[in-house]
Amino acid sequence: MSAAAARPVAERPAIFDHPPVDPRVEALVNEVIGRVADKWTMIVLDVLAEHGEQRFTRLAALSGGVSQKMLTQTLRQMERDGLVVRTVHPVVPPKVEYRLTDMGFSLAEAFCGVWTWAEAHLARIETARAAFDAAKAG
Amino acid sequence: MSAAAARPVAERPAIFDHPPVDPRVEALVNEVIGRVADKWTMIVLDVLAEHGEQRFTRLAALSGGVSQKMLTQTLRQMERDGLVVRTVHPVVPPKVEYRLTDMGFSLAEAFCGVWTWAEAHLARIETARAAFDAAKAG
DNA sequence: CTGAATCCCCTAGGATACTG
DNA sequence: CAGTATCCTAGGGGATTCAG
Repeated sequence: MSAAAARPVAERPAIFDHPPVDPRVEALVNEVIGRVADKWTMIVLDVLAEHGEQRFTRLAALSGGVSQKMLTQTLRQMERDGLVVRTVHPVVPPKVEYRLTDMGFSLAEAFCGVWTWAEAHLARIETARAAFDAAKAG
Repeated sequence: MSAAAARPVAERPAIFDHPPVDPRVEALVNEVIGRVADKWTMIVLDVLAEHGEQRFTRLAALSGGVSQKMLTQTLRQMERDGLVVRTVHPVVPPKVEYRLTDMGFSLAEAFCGVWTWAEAHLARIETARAAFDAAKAG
């Protein structure tokens, strides 16, 4: 896994402390992962990748149970990170549309594997959980 | 993106409410994504995929700044979901080792694309943020 | 319609201390 | 060494209201 470069801790005594990596890079990777790997970002990414440019309300409907607060928040972050473009049409009532940038699309592609994995392994996860819980109880 | 099957909202009026999908599947996919896409799960997955079976303390050191509480929690969830195997060696002092299952490995592979993406786009994200913040301020 | 702002609850998650 | 248990706080995130 190529991300090793970001946390190349390599060989060190098993001390329980923070790693020796450039704290700069470390922090940034963590931040990016923490941001980008969040549930709503993934879903918005997926929706926009599949359905193309969408306006706010429609995006909310397509995203299954997101609150408007979280959707706004997520979209702002994604806009700031250069993942989506926000287009305001100066009409009344207001019309605002969101679409993925090239970078956004590339991230959506990167996440594609995770989506397919989740679909493919839902059943096995449920089984594993049941087994684990049973073993724990019995 | 194949996850469409899980949230096939298709064509519906732009009403802001919960989608028409099987709430069962919907909830499960969201749960799995929410669990599996979390930061520490991704990191532990990455570390175990790269360094192979590791014991608790070493795993903590390799994971860069995780608290032992979060690490324990993450490992328990992953064990329950069948992503890792926990092996207790009956010696003193205690020795417990964790390794990925086949399913764990497959998930690690699925996340590989996201890691490489994050690495490759760190600089562009920083630039985008700076630009966004500048525009907002100016 | 889009979204900012406010209120508020609740849990994620850190620090610390204690066991086997 | 590998946890579990406890305490505690910042912030995630829902509901509601207001504005352009």
